Amino acid sequence: LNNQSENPSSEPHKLMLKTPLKQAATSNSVLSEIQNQAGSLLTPPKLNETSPGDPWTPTANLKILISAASPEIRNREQKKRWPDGPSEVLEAKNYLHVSFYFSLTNCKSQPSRKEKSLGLLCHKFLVRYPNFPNTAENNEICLDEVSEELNVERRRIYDIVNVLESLHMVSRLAKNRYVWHGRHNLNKTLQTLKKVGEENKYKQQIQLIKRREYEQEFELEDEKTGMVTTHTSLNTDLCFVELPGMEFRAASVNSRKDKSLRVMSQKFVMLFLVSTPQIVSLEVAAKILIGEDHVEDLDKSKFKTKIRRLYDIANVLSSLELIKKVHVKEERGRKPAFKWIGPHILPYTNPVPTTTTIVPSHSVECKSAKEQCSKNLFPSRGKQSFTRHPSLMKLVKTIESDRRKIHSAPSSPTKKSTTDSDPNPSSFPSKMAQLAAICKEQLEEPSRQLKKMKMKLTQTTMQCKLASPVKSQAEPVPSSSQTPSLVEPLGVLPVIHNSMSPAMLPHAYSGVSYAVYLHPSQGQTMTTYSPTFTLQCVSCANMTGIKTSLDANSKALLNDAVTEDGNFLIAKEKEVTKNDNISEKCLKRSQALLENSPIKKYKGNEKNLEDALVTLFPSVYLIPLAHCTQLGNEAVFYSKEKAAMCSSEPGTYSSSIAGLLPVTTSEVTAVNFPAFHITPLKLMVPPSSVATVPVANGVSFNSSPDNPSQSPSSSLRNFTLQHLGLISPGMQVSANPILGPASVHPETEHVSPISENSTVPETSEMCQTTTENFFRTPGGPTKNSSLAVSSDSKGVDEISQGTKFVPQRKLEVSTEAKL
DNA sequence: ACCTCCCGCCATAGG
DNA sequence: CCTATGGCGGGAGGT
Repeated sequence: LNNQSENPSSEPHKLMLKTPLKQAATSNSVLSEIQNQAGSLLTPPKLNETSPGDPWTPTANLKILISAASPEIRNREQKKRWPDGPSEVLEAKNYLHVSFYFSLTNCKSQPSRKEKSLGLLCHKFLVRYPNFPNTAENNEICLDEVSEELNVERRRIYDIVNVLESLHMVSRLAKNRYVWHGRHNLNKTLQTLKKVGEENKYKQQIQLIKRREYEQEFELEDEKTGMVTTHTSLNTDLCFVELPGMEFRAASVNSRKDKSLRVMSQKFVMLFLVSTPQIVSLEVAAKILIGEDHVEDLDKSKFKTKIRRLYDIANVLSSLELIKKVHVKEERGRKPAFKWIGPHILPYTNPVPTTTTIVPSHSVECKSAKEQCSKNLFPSRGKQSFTRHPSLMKLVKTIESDRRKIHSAPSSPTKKSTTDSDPNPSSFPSKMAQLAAICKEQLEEPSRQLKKMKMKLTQTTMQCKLASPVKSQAEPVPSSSQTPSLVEPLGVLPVIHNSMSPAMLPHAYSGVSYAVYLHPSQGQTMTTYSPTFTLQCVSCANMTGIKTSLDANSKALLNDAVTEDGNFLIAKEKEVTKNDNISEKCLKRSQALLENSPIKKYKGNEKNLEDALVTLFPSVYLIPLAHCTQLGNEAVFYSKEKAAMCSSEPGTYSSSIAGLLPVTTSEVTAVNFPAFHITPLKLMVPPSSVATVPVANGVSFNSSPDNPSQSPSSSLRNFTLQHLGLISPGMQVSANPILGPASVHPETEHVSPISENSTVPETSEMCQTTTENFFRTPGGPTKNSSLAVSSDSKGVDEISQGTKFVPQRKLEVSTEAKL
C-alpha cells in the first residue's frame, strides 16, 4: 500500500521524486499570476510537504520532532528535488534552513488541505479561461502547461478536465490537448442532460430510493411486496452524452470509452436537473449512480468510492457555480447534499445549430447526426458493439428529412443560440410538470403501507397545493416568445401525458428521437427511435427490457428498428437485417411476454405499481438523437398521438412530466398495456386512459399553455385526490408535526414542492399563483432559499436564481457552515 | 467520530 | 515499451 505516509524513509523519496519533481519543477511565476494566494509561498510548502511521511507543516513538524523522524532523510529528499526547483529555492542552499524557514515562517503557507482542494484548483483553472471565449481564437489547453502552472499533479487536472468535459466546456483535441469552450455550450448541454435525465426517470429513481430508505427506517418488516419490489432500479447505464457540435472535435482522439468520471458527472448533473428541489444528497446520488440493481447490500466500499468521486465532481461543479453544498436534515441527522444553483434549464429549446448557418446543411447535419447517434450508441461498456447500426442511420436520415419538412414551416424554430444562454437563466421552471410527476408518484404509493401513505399523501397534498399553475411560458426570454420550440405545435392539445404508461418515455414531449440502448446486462440491445412513443416490453423473468419507441411518422424506420428488436429479445446483438415482418413477430413476442409478465400480477394487487414498472423496465437506456437532428425531431413529433400526449405548452416543459410520472396502477394495467399489446408500432394513448387518472389529468391540465392561472387550484387537486380515495380528506395538511402544516417528510424529496416555488425565476413570478403565496415567507420576498436547504454559510443565497419566495416552513436544512 | 476528499498507486488505453 | 489517462481506495485533515 502506501507506505509513504508511514514510512518516510525509504519509499518516500522515490515517490517524492516522482511527483514532486513535476510539481516542483513548475514555474512559480505563472502560478503567482493566477493565484495570489501564494505563488511563491506555495511552492516551497509543496516541497516541504513533498516528503511523504513528514510534512513540514507545523503539525507535521511537530509530529516529526516528536517522533524523532530522521531529518537526514528529509534533507536528502529535498536535495534531490531542489535542484530542479525554482530559482528562489535554489537560493536557499541550506535545505535545512529553508525547510525551517517555511515551516516556521509561513504557517499559513502550508497548504492546508483546503488549499489543495480540487475545488480551489478548479477555480484556478477556470480563472485562466474566459467563460465565453472568443470562438474564433483557438483556445487550446495544454494539460502539461496547466499542471505546471497550477503546480499540481496531472492527475488532478484530469479530474477537472473530465468534469468540464462532461459539461462540454472543453473537449479533447488530442493527447494532452483540449479545447476550451467555456460556457458557450453549457445551456445546451444542461438541456440535453436534463432531457436524458428525465428519460431515465431519475426523478423516480430518486424517489424510489428515498422511499426505500424511509421504509427501512420504519419497518423492516415490510419487505413483502415481493421481491420484485424493492430493489430493481430503473437505473440504466448511460453512456456519455455528447453534444452535437462537440463530438467532432473530440471524436478524433476519443480515448477511453469508459469515461466513468465523465459519465458520473453527467448523471450527477442530471439528478439536479430532474429533481424538483434541485437538491441531491450524495447518498442518493451515489446509489443511483452505482445504479445497478444491487441488492440492497450496497457494497460498502463501492459506495464509499462513489461518494468520493461525487465529492470530486461536486467540487468542480461548485467551482463552476453550478451547485453548492448544503445539508439536508433528516431524522437521522443531516446528510451532505448539494443544491443546484446553476441556470434553470428549459425543457427543451430546439437546439438550433449554433453553427454558422441555420440552413439545414444537409450533409453536415446529417453527418453530425449520424455521428452523434453512433457515438451515443456506444455503451460505455464497450462490449456491445453497436456502433453505427444501419437502422440507426436510416432513422436519423428519416428524421432529418421529416424535420426538414416541418421546419421549413414558418414556425420553425428560430435560431436561438443556446450557446449564449449561460449567463441568464432563461429557463422556466416547469413546475407543473414536476408537480404532476410528484403527485403521481405520491399517488401510486397509497396502496402500500399506510404509514408511507400517510406521509406521502401529505406530501402529495402539499405538492399539489404548491403546484402552481404557473405557466412556464411567461418567461420573457425572447427566444421563447419567438420560438416556442418544437413542443409548441404539439402543445396545442390538452395534454394527456398522464395517460402515458410508465413505459412510455417522458421524452415524447421533447420531440426528441432516441436510440434505445439496453444495458448489456439486461440482454440485448435494441434500437429504436421515436420521438413519440416508447414501448417497453419486458420479460420480467429475465429482467430483460426492451424499449421501443414508435414513431408514426417514421414507421419505416420503426419497422426496421423493430426488426432488430425482434431478435434482440431473444437474442443477441446482431445486426439483423431488417424485415418488416419481423416487427410483427416482435410484437407478438412482446405480447406474450407481457402476458406472462408480472404486470398481470400487479394488476391484481395494486401495490407497487411503481415497482412493477421498474421491474419491467430495468435498464433501458434511450439515447436521444435530438441533438443529432436538432430540428428534426419535432416533425416526427407531431403526429396526433403525440400531440395528444404532449402537453400543449409551447415553451413549457410540462410535458416532460409525463414521462416522469409514474402511472397509477390501474392506469397502467388497464389501459396502457393493452394498448401496447395491440399496436406496438402505432401506439396511441387511448383517451380513455386519461379519464382513468383524474388526478393526473388535473395536473396536466394545469399545464395548459397559455394561462398559468388556469390551473386547477390546489384545493381542486386535493379534492380530486380525495375522491380518488388516494388520500383522506384530512391528509393534506400537515402530517408532520414537526414541520408544521406544510411539513414534509424530512427527506429532501419531500421538500421538493416547496423548493420549487423558490426556484422559480423572477420573471415568472407573475405567474405564480396564490399557492405560492402560501409558501411565501411572511416577511415577503426574499432570497429564495430552498426550503430544504439553507443557504451557505456565507449566507449568500441564491442570487443566481433570484427567487423571491422563501418557503414558509423550512425543512430543516442547514448550511454546511452552520453544521 | 464522521465528513471530506487529497494523494498517488497502478491498471489501461493509446501510440 | 512508454506515456497519457484515470479508476480507485487508503487514510489524513477538518469539524
